[in-house]
Order: sequence, then C-alpha cells, then structure tokens
Amino acid sequence: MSPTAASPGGSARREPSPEDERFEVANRLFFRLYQCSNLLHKNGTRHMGDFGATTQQWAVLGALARPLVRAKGMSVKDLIEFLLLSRQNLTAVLDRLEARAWVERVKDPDDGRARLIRLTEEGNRTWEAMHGPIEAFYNHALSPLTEAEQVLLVQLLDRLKGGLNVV
Amino acid sequence: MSPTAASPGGSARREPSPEDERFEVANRLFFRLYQCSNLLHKNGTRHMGDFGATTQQWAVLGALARPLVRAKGMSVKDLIEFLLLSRQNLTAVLDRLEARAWVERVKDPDDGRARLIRLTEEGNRTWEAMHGPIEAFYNHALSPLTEAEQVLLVQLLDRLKGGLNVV
DNA sequence: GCATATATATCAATACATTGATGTAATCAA
DNA sequence: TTGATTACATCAATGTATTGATATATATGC
Repeated sequence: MSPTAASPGGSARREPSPEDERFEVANRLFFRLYQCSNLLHKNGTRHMGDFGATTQQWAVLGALARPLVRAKGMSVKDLIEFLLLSRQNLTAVLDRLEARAWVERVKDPDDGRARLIRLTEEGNRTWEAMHGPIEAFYNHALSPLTEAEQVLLVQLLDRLKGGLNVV
Repeated sequence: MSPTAASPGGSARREPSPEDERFEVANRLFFRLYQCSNLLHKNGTRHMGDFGATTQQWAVLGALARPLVRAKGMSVKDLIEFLLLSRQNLTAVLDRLEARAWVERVKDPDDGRARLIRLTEEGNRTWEAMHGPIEAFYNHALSPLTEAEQVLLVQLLDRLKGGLNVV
C-alpha cells in the first residue's frame, strides 16, 4: 500500500498521477514565489524605514548607480526593459523619485525624443547611505542559504524568468 | 592578473572585495525575484483571460480547493497566515471573489467571531475549469527547468521565505 | 458580570502594478 | 517634405499591497 493511498477520513482519495504531482510542484513553486515577493516588499520596505524608500525605488536607484550607468544615465526605454514593468508605472515611480530630488530627467543629446534618467548628487549620497541597511537586510534574509545556494538560486530564477517572459 | 581587475575604459576600478561580491549576488537574487514576480502577475493574469481572474485570486481559490479544506473552509486568520498578506488586503480580495459568487463567508459554528471562507459550487466548478489554462501556463513558464530543478527551486524558495519572514 | 483579548470588518492614505486610449515631440525613411 | 515610427507623457479604470485608526461582535479569564 502506497503512503499516499491511505486517507484517514475513510474517503476514497485517488492515487495522484504523475501529472498531478508535477502540477503540485509547479503550484508550490509559484506560490512560494508569490509569498517571497510579498515578504520582500513588506519587510524590505520596512527595513528602509529611515529613508522611506520602497523596494521598487531602491531597484531603480540600484539600476542607475551601476558603474557603467552612473555617469550618463539610462533611458526610460532601457529602464523598462531592465525592470520589466509598464511605462505608465515607471513614470509614476520616477515622478516620486524626482520629487525627492534623487533622480533627474535630462534630454538625451543624441536623441531628442529620449530622456536620460540620472542619479542626482543627492540621489547618489542617499544610495550610498542605503547600502548599509540594505546589506544588513540581505544578510538576514539570506541567512538560511549558503553562498553556493544563493548563486544556484540566482541561476534558477534567471531561467524561470526566461520561461515566464515568453509565455 | 585577475579577470575582473582589467577595466577597458582605462579608469581605475577597484578589485571587488568578497563583501562586494556577496552583495552583488544578493542584489541579483532579489532583483530576479522582483522581476519574476512582476512577470508571474502580468503573464499569469493575462493567461487567465477568459476568467478574468488575477494570480492572487487563483492563489485564494487554490488554497480553498485543497482536499482537507474544501469541505469546511478556512478562517480569514488562517488565510492571512497562508497567503502572507494583510487583513485589509485579503478582505478586499475576498470581497471581489464573493461578488463573483466564487466564495462565501459562513459563520464558524465553533467560534462566533470567526468566518469560514468556502468555495461555492460555482467557485469549485470555476477552479476546475481554470485547471487547464493554469497547467498550460505552468508548463510553458517552467519549460527551462527540469523537474529536479523545479523541486530544488521550491526548496530554496522555501528557505528564502523563512529568512524573509523573520527580518 | 466585567474586563480583556481575539476575529473580523471598515475607512483613509499611499504606493505599486496592469491595461487601453490619447497626445506631443523628434527621428527616420520614402 | 510628407508620412510612419519611436520615445515619452498623460488620463482613466481596476486590482493589489502596505500602514494606521476605528468599530463591532464574540470568547475567555477573573
């Protein structure tokens, strides 16, 4: 008798098929993704209390603070592709960041239609000041995983992203 | 000379410290999580076009459709712990599901304060009808991962959830 | 019975996310 | 130069998410 065949209540539960089991794994996978995302946003934002910045805002700042980007900035189009969100939503996030003087929109000298989003001096200082709390949050949140597991998780999420992107 | 020491532009880039590299991995990890979550919501919801149900709504239906839950339902409190979202938000989601007659709120006979959230007959039928499109979405989204990798990813996300939950 | 705690709901503010439709300015190609 | 495309912004509707404050009903401990 298989371990899953017995049903304590006496009801006749069917033996799960391989398809059922695959579905169960997939269901759990996306449910965990959903839970982790909720927790990341809730606790990550809470952790940044002093700055009042959300995880989305820190994602934008992080994108703009990268060495190859910091000087010239990034077009809205490239930011959309990078962050994988809608133009209308990104505009709103940028508005909030601009209102706090953390980023600025400058005309692209090479293309009059485009705007380059850049960190301001203030934004740069803020990002560097955020680094400590973010690192503490990362260390705490990742404490159940070894460094090798973290690398592995990044790789798996990367491939999941690929699969999700073409659906 | 290490592979990361050379900087093509001639600028003096510092050799990244182990802390920097750990931070980079963590940053990429949470950024991928953010991207995957965005894609899951966008494409998952789009995939359910005929039903007009969002991924959050299908998470609730899925929680209520589990064999041990289907008959008696689930309290709001337990749903909050299961879905990891706020009471105010869950109330709104349940309102929308109730308006579509997919779930109902019944008084808990054992505790007059509590409400048990249950799938209606209609909700049950809808959930079963959703099963096909959801499975197709899962199969497509998970196509870059083997079954063993999917199981591994679930385990890693599970532990990440644990770390995120106590921050 | 009375005080306290628990379970749920509601109201309000804010931010994030989508879609669809519209508008404006600049580039580019015929 | 005209016409199409591209890049960005805006307006509107809807759904999801947080927090904080308040209210109501029920349960429980003293």
